[in-house]
Amino acid sequence: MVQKEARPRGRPRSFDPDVVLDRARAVFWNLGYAATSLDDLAAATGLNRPSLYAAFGDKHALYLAALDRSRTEATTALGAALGAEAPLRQLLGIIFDRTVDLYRAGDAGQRGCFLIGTAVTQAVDDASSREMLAAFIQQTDGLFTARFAQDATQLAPGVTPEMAGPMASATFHTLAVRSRTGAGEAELKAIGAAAVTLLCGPAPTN
Amino acid sequence: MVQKEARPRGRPRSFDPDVVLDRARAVFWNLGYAATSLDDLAAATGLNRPSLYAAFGDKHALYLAALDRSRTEATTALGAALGAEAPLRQLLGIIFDRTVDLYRAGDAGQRGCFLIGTAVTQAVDDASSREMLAAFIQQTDGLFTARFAQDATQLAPGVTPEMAGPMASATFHTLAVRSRTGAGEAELKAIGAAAVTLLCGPAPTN
DNA sequence: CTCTTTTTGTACCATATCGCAATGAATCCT
DNA sequence: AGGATTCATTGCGATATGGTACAAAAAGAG
Repeated sequence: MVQKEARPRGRPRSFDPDVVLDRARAVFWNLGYAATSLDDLAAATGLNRPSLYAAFGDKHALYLAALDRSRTEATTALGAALGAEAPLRQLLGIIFDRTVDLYRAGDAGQRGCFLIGTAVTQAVDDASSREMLAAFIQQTDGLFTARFAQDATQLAPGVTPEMAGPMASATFHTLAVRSRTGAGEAELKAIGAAAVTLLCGPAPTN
Repeated sequence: MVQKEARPRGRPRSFDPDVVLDRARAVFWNLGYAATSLDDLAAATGLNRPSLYAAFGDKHALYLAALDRSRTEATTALGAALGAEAPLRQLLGIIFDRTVDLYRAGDAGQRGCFLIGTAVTQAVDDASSREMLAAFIQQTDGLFTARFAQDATQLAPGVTPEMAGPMASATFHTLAVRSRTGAGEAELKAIGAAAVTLLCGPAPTN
């Protein structure tokens, strides 16, 4: 546990910024950045606008913090999953299946990946969101590509790690997009399985 | 040419609804639905709010009309491209290359596919947008799958048309997403080429 | 106990937004 | 020409929005 540093001078916070950021992200996740109002955020987090403002800065900064959290969580989880010792085919199957489960969660409907689902719209007009999204994609490409380079022989014939990495990311992208349309679990998992076949070739029939 | 039907009774319109819809779509395309105001639309189309209102209904109806136009244009173009007599590998290569060129266009920055770039965010909270997006994806899946079924032998070993169709759509999705991050032409076209290799297997080296 | 520091809550402001009513202009029908 | 019909323009109003000023509250420091 982290030992709490000598308590700061004034009145203590009545909320946990981590929890608040999580709840704020949930609202952005459903509605997108532009359609989310400060009132929505205040209602969802239980604290009022000035407190939100003091803790995170303005709405845009709060959104960026939420994006950054998702980016970190996702790339960390992917890195960990890719670190496991297992055949590529099996590894990817597990990763895509879990991704589908994650993307299908959400109280107000399936909402996919937070970055793909909201920052893509934001990206053209908002440089910070664009850069966050670009970094996220570049990182997932890189993680996949590096892992594929370790086991390049397990890729389908003629497929290089540099081809396969971005196409594995592409599978995330299509799953994220399709989730938000309400696509069913079976359909999405079939797409994940199809991606595995394209990347690793047909399953051996021993 | 379409012979203009007996001109309607009152004062004629001073604008072409098709042109207006195009310009309105361009604004939505950059900013997304929620961030676009009626004033933005009025400024971009050159007509004022009541005229917009009379011609298309409210902002939401205008957005849906723009979505539907993009859906129709895209599926029509894809159907035509897939109708050409050519090896699958070549056909897909051309299609993805052209897609990259289209997605990279835009005055205010690269903006990808209108549906993927804006309706995905909208989809969770807005049923009409969600259905439009779902229809679009289902149509592209269907067009690809049907075409692949005609030349299933040209697919990579172990890859069925039912696997390949959605993964070809997935290539659109990732290209659309990446375009909005500002990704370069070479990078995007390489991803298109990688998709072709995954779908059709390695190019024969005669 | 008093002073300082930080957070919280209420109230507020300037502006933007959507949508529409009402008036003026252009065209067709008789 | 006169009336009917449709479109265009100005302007308005009710509300929502992002952001903030200010005073009350909660803690520590001396």
